[in-house]
Amino acid sequence: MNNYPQASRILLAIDCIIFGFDGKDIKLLLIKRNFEPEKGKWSLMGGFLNADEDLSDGAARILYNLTGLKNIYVEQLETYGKINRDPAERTVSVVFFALIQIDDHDSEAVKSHNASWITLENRPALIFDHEEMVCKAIEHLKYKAALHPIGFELLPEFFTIPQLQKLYEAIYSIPLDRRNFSRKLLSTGLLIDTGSKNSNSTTKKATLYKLDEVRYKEKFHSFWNFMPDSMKQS
Amino acid sequence: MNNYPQASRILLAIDCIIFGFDGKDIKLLLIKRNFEPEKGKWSLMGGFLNADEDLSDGAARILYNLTGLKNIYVEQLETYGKINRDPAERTVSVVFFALIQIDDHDSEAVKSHNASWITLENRPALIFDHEEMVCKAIEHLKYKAALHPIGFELLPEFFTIPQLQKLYEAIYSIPLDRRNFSRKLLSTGLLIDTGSKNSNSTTKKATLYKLDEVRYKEKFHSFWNFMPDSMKQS
DNA sequence: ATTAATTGTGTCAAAATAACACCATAAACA
DNA sequence: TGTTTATGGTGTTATTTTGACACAATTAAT
Repeated sequence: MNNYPQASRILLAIDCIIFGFDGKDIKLLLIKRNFEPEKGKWSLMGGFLNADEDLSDGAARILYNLTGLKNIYVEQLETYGKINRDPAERTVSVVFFALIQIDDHDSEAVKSHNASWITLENRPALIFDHEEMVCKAIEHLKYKAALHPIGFELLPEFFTIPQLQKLYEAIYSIPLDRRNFSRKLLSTGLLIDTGSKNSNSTTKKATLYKLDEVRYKEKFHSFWNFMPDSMKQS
Repeated sequence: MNNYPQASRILLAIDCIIFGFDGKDIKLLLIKRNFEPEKGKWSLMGGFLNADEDLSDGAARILYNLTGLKNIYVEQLETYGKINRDPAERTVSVVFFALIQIDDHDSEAVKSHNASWITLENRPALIFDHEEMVCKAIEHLKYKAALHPIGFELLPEFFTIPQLQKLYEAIYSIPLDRRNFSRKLLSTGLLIDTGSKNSNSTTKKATLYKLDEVRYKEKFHSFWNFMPDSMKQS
């Protein structure tokens, strides 16, 4: 039965990096641990992989427990395997990257896990190698959002172009030209004009768009150029 | 000592997808297993992670054992965790992606592992989920090579522009325009004209270039546009 | 009605791209 | 030795894309 007797079995963890956007800042959902080890310190939401569970199911379970959401945007990012990354016992952690619409989450579940939405600038020190994971994830967000239309995953179903622009400005911490941004986004053919207007604006009301789901799926894997080229000169 | 008593420990494997280029085709280094389980079948080169070994060190060890090479281009790709992917025992596998200069490898080591270089078209059925891993890796090669200068990792130290073009044509299975390709690659500023010419040409000898290592490192993470835009319209 | 803030759209010059044609070089061979 | 053949190297041009920029329209508050 045991074909691999000499190989060592290792604890396998899953950690989730969860991004949201509140209309102004990109935020991370972090938990203040009320359990040992490292109780009282901040960390990513995580857990151990169950023996009867696929990796992606494990990630979905952990994300569901914290946010109450299913079918959210999830990617597997990278697996961290330094020997002493967890001082208690050797643990290899598979990191997942999730984008959610910040208003959709179950705030009761978040509260019960002692979790908070925290802006990237204000994020506290994190346990283990979680800071490294977060840095990689931020880089990944910047990279991927420049080439693929993942930004929509952070916005509500109906959104305006100025909202979309504020999102990209938050991701890259740069101002963008309204006119060029609008031209570029509209030219992707991904936006459907719903005909209605934003109601909660104090001045001119902006057009509400929604994502063209069919084209989104068709074209997700083709590259784009959402950012000005100047962003890309390392 | 044991802080996580109820969590299950799992076998952790490493599998390596090794690409090479022989001047004409992209090839994979695959092994015909002369050991159990699945003896006689083809698979990726792999092994188990040692208890005292970082993930990246494990990958480097496995790659060194097979090719005799160190300091080759390696990326961690993805971790595969389906429950029954290995029928003998649950095993989670971290896949690494390596690009090597095909003439540099230690052919004795390759022979002793019963390994062969096989073109993508001629690749045999593979054990477990290795075919899925290979498909993902081919996609990753296409994706990454269009945006970052990783193609050089598959070429010898000195190379000509026609060689480089044949490499890209092999990766994407499309013909490219010589003039546009040359202009685009030269405009990156990554190529240093060595002044000498290719000797093993039957007709006009091509200029030998080498990579500008300094600029390569500086600019590796900025995006490029190595492929014509037509390639990118999904 | 005027002001202030924000949205939507047009113009234009510069740069990048794709399609295309010509000349140069070197080996093979008559 | 000069012609042929295969390949390498570079220039031109029209089209498209980009980035920088200016002006008009809408809405609420005053």
